Amino acid sequence: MSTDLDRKNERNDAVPRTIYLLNQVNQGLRNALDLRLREFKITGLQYTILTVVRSNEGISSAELSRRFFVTPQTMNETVTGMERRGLLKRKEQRNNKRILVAFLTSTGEILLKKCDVIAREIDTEAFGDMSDEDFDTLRNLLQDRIKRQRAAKP
Amino acid sequence: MSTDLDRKNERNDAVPRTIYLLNQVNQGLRNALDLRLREFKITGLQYTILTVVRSNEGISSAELSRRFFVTPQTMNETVTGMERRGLLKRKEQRNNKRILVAFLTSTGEILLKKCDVIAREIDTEAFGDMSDEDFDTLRNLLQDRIKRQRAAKP
DNA sequence: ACCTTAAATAAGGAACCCTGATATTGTCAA
DNA sequence: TTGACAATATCAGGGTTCCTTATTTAAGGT
Repeated sequence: MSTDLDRKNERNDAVPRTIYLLNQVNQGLRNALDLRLREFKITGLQYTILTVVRSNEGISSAELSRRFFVTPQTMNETVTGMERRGLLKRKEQRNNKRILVAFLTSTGEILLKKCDVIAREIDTEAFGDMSDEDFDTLRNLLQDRIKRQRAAKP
Repeated sequence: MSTDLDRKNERNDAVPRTIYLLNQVNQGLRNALDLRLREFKITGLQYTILTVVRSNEGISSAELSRRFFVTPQTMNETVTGMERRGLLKRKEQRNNKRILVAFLTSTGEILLKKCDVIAREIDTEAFGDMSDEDFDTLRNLLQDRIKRQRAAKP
């Protein structure tokens, strides 16, 4: 007889692995994004950091490092580079001098808007043929995975 | 009145962008994979290349570079490193001496099997709570995106 | 034969990521 | 209150992945 566990096992051996499918789609998209962002001398990662800073004014480098699954040192390096380039500025947080909170500079905002156009085009090229229903389904499934990741972490 | 184009536009401005959701889930998964593969002194990328070589015996470095959206030089560098380490071997293709076809060595096969266990665990941790239906839906949606990428390329 | 294309390779550099170590600041419990 | 601990930022050094540019070799088409 076939048990629940059997089905679970079959599922987790699905070929290609789900992690592989996810990576393939992501690599294709990030590659396209990186290629087109070169025009503005910015990488996909740097653009993404800018968008996160925009929606989370005053976020710290340490908090960014957690969101991007890298060490604080790594994120600090990247953020410092963007600060030197004038895309971000940082200042001490009230009530906690060891934390440096980040904001977009006007240069950063202007560049970000240009990059948004590219990202939108990539999105359209990649998902434009999907039905509204499938599109929502995909987004919801991905959102659920992100929630699960966050819940599993601490 | 609201037109089809309006809806399309709204959709492509969905926040956070779908490309961002995809990247977040992928980064979390690749990070977990990389961490646990360190035990075997291998990166997630190298592991993935091994799996692709296993299911595509005799694939060339140039073909791999297309699958992974990197330049032939970049992939050659990585493959050469894995060859030096004894995970892969390469030899001239019959009828076309300029192409080097890749195979797993026995060392590579043994290591790959160990890594498979890790990848399976990560898959289970990441997707184990999904219903069979949602799981299949996600995989199918991702597969469709991969097909679209391949169709758009040449 | 000649031109083009495809594949591999080498060299140099940029971006991203890590570990280890240090300094500073805030928190909390003895 | 003080002393240990945790969190943040930063510096130093090194590894991997990625790029561009350029060369060599081989296959295919004109």
